[in-house]
Amino acid sequence: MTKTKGTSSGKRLVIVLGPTAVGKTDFSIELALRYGSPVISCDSRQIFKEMTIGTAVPSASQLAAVKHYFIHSHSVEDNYTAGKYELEAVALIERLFAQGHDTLVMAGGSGFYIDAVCKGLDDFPPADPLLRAELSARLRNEGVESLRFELRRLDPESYETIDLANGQRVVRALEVCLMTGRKFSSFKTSAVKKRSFSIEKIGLMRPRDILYDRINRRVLRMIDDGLVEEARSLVRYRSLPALQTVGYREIFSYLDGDISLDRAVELVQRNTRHYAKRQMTWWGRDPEIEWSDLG
RNA sequence: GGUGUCAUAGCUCAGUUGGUAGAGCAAAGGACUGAAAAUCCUUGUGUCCCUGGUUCGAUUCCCGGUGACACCA
Repeated sequence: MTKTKGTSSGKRLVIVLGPTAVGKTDFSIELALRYGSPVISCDSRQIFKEMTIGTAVPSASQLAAVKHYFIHSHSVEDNYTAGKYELEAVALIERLFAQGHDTLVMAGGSGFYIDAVCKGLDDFPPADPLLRAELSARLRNEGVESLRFELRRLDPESYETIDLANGQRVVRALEVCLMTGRKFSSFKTSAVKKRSFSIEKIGLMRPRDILYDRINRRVLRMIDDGLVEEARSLVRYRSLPALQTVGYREIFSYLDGDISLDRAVELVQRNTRHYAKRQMTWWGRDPEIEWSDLG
């Protein structure tokens, strides 16, 4: 916790990150109490007020102990994105620093969102819902090949650099080209935005088998806490991006009668493990993280 | 107790007309610029249950053993 990135303001953002179920919530609350800071959540799903059990938001008493931001602050109908988060989170952080805080605690597991705060996203235009829907339909009906072919014509640079097997990536690149008349690749500078505060990253980790055991048990607890009912109440939103979420999709399949509840639970556990693994990969090469093994 | 079937990757199983083996799942590794709890890519050596026999060579065929299952007593 000694590393800082060159600013002279003396303001410091401490980010607690780590895979799902590792214990970020408890750790960050303790840290926040120590610094007299609120907790700025950086979690792409806990941000939605309609989702509680399946996203493992902090408990009522935890929320009462420390002020939290970006927990239950938006609706699944808002079409929230990493870009909006960057804007809102950075604005909030600057406001809190201006109010006198010297150290602020951020905590969460959404690596892309954390990077958006730390480095900033390039000035790509956000998606146009209609165009997105149209291209997604083409992806479904015609397959990636057709979209790839069009991308090669409109933006050869992106065609060379993005993952052409990844339908979502091809759709996004094409969407930007069509919306703006400019190449998707022309927006990408990969420049790191200068922030007015220094940043420290604390990575929480545990041995793989222990983490997986925590995940498995937490999923069981979610079921006991009423995950099925929560999912049932959200069925009408199931096609929204916010509901493309581990813990909900599998329960929707159960509610559809496609799989048994036991099977759904197994799948939630497995998919959560996969998610944790992806998070570890995301942070694996970040040299700024100071890792702490919670055992 | 008798008869039969089976025993191969962490799991479920395929296969080798005898030349030491491969699928699915699990698992592992990786990518990621407004869907990111999303999306995508890559990765398969294991005493082929054990002992003995036949054979140049046995996981494969044969004898015996052990275990599981089924049926008959």
